[in-house]
Amino acid sequence: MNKDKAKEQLEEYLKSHNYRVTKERFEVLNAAMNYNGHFEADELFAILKSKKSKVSRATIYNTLEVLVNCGLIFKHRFNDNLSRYEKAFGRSRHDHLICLGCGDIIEFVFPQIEVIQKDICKKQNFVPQNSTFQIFGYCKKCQK
Amino acid sequence: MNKDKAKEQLEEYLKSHNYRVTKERFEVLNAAMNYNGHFEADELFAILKSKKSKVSRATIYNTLEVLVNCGLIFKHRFNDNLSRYEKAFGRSRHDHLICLGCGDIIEFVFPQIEVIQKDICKKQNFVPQNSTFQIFGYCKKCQK
DNA sequence: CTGCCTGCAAAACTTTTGCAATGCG
DNA sequence: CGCATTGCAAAAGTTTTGCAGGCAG
Repeated sequence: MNKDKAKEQLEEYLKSHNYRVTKERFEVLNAAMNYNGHFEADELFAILKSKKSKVSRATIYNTLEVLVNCGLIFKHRFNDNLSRYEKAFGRSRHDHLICLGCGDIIEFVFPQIEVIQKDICKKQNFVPQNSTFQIFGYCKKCQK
Repeated sequence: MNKDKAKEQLEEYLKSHNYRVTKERFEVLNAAMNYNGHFEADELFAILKSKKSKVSRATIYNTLEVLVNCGLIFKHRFNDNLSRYEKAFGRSRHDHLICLGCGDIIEFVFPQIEVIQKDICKKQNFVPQNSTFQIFGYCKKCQK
């Protein structure tokens, strides 16, 4: 089952970095893996709280960073003043259309983007870690 | 002269939208046009203040939004918790490499990106307003 | 003159930090 | 047991907002 593999991956990552394996970290992982779509830190906090979890905001932020670092979730900064996250486990590269009307985030896959990236980085002698292509505009529903 | 054309463009934009033409807006425009590279809102505020300008933070934010809307500056959200701006006037499309080591922002031009964008938007029936391709990684200096 | 725009200060919001308590290794 | 991690609350930092006064049209 996917969720178990994610758990395994986190545990391995923690151990190999001499970080402690705590139940809080798995609670955050679970909430993140169960979330369908893009979520904010405070959203996870609310969800966990509603499930009577005692995980604090500080731990959420701490753990989200860990999860980003071990590749289990992506972190995005779109147009506004907060970070959005999404499950990365088992997903391949994709990018986003962001609707300025309704705020919807639409994903797309376009393999050529990675080719371009390699090309650019080679030219600039730049070692890429990750990248994002964001297109802002209006989705089908929001065009007048 | 370029600066006069930018001024003209702003004035026209303001009038056509029934916004008022104020000296504060031109002070912000000037500071933005004189800035070489990427700047933050508070940086402009400091610069203006050091020049004995009385423009307030509120007006800076207000005006930066106006300038973005009339195409005189670009607004970017990179990895961190603030907005960065840069002159757009007289510049063509370019994208950014952001160094995770030293924070440098390196620009690059890659015309094919716009072709891809058109392709994607057509497929998704999405009307693009603007877009950004950001590559995070390590620049020449910051590779070990 | 009308009401948009400004400056100031406070508020709002996300994220980070300090500290004592907890519990992993 | 030692110390990384946690919860809580406060702090930090950017951006927004409310309000009284000022100035563009």
